[in-house]
Amino acid sequence: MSAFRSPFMKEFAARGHLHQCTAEAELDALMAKERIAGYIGFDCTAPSLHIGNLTQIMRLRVLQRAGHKPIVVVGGGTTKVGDPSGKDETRQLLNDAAIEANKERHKEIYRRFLKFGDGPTDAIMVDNAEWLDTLQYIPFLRDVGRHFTINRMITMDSVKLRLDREQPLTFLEFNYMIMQSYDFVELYRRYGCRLQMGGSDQWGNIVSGIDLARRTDSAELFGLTSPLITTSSGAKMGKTAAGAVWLSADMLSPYDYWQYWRNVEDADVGRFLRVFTDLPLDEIARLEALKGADVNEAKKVLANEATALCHGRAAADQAAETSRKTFEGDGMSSNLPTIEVPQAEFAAGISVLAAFTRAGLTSSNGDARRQIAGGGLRINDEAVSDEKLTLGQTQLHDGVIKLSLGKKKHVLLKPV
RNA sequence: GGGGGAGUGUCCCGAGUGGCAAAGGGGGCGGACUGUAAAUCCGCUGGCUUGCGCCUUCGCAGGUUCGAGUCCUGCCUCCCCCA
Repeated sequence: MSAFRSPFMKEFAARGHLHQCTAEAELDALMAKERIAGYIGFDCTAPSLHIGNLTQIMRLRVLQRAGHKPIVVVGGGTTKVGDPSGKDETRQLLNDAAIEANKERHKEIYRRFLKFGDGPTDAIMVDNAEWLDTLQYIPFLRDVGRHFTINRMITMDSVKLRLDREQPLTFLEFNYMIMQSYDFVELYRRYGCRLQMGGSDQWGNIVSGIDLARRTDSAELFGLTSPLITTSSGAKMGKTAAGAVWLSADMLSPYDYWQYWRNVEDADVGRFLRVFTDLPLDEIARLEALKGADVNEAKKVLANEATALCHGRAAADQAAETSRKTFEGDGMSSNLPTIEVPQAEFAAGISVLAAFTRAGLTSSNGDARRQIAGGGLRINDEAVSDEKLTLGQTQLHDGVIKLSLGKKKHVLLKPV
């Protein structure tokens, strides 16, 4: 296992990214000898990417750091088909305009994590719509479709899952595997790309592409999958009360992003440091060895580093400072998430119920009432006991009112 | 084409066969305990008002009934068996 020669494979494995690999020894030898291009595909199903996608991006970072060339494939074409892998039912299809809009937002995110350009190890970004959109049905079936047998396809996990569960799998989705296989071949032809990486649920699709390339181009391509990252309590990671942990600041503030990492379970710190930061492995080993309350130090490092990668060092420092003041200090930080209320409306008086709901801390007035009954709401750090309370001038401190749900969620209400 | 079964609180699973805002889990949120952790214990988990009030929910649309998730009819979707 540890006998890898190439810097890439060594680090990839050491950081816990390695799950399955085709022709492991050959790939290792190839990467030790020469620079190769490797890709990961991302579909454009959401307006932002989340930390599940980030695990993949971090793998491309490892690739780039080891002196190879990362290719980000944005799935402008494949998103129109919809990947059935790992999903037990059909996803809602997006229209072209939504896909296009998502794609543009994603591009901005990739640029934060990878260095793009024309240099030998600079990353490049390509859209598979470039070749998929213009495919001709009959020629494609004859050139590519002939290499796929139904017998084989229905044994693939992504297909079998649906069939076993007796859930419908449309012909459209059934074709996703073929699209992705074709992508790999096309990338090999265009960029000499030899490696495809992906999550463990992509194994079947990746292997299909390798087979296709061998048949059509007599090319030897390689595949590498990574384990699905879960929290130690078994949950798919990246879900919070508010939804996914997004990488776009307009969908999840840098402060909340920082807080997500700060609050991971003890058992996850080491693993997450290896995957989501670039810290040297011996430094991570030191942090991972911390016991008891000292683990909090490791969590802060994780939060700082992960946030700096995503939102920049300045934003990370500010989030850390805001957190310090909020949780460890006495003063109130003005950098907490803030909602603004028109002065006139504020002057007329806002009920506690409305204020918390407006701030997004509670989902309805009824919810706010229940939280008050349970002692969960605080204004300027004092528990709310009266649900009829009206907020006004008297609660203002430095021009804001601090609303809190539980110990961790704080929002400032600011009249403007 | 024929026969049988299923669709429940828009997070999920899942009881329910005329009185239900609807059992029970899981998840989530809050409280206690802690270290902004885990485990444990407690509370909450349709909306609007909280005065015992009103409204909206059990695939869709009608019907029977004082009253239906629960009965009847039609439709949609899925599954199984037969052809």
